[in-house]
Amino acid sequence: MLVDALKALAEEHRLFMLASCSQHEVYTCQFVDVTGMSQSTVSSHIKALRSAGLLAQNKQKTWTGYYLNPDMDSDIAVVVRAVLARVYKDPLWQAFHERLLDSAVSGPCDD
Amino acid sequence: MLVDALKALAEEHRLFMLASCSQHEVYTCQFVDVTGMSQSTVSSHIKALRSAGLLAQNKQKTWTGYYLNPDMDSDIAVVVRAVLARVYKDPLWQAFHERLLDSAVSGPCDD
DNA sequence: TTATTATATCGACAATTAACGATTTAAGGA
DNA sequence: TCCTTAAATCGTTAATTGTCGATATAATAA
Repeated sequence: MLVDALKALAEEHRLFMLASCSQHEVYTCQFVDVTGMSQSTVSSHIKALRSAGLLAQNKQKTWTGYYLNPDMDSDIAVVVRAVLARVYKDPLWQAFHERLLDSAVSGPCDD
Repeated sequence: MLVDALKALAEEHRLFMLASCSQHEVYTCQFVDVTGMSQSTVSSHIKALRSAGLLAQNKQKTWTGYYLNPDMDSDIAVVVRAVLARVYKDPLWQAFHERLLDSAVSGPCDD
């Protein structure tokens, strides 16, 4: 549903998280590191993005990677792409994403 | 701000209202007629759409017409167009819009 | 088996939001 | 002037949402 996707998009942390997941797979613990939010809060944001059909998951051993859902409804995908194009230009997101890349240098979390 | 626009879009009544305003100017009282919501509720939805920069207003005598803000931030306009393209396909919105057109046959409200 | 680690879920709380009726403002018309 | 009408604002309430800490689940490692 379009409205559900929009509700999921309408929150700054989720927007940033989705934009990062649209560039490469990201693990929950990376978001915890980078955002400073609690693990449960990060998990619930991910759940919101996933129930809206925006994120897909890749379960590996004990960790889970998230990436942009490739099977997204096509009308909604057009909206999401337009939203992400705007997020990519945001210096705040760029800084966020930089930190995320740093947090991933040694692989998923600190394995 | 993108997030503010998304928050404004993330509600069904507002989506429908915005889609109608994107096709022709609409008056507050028409939305009251068609949605069955109270006048104050309609007014506050309009305010949300206007503060997010999505609607512009055209004050005439005692009534006020609303239409899609032509001066919208261009990145946000891309998002809004993608959202509206999806809304136009929704039979629920189509029915809503039909009723709105009926409510307008004799001009603004019942003048 | 026991410990560790990543993630998910639960329960609580504060903040936000959608909705309403009542009131106020502003413009016309009698 | 006084009445009507359209719209905006105010005050309240119920529902939703973002956040947290604590606990549960699930998988690996010792």
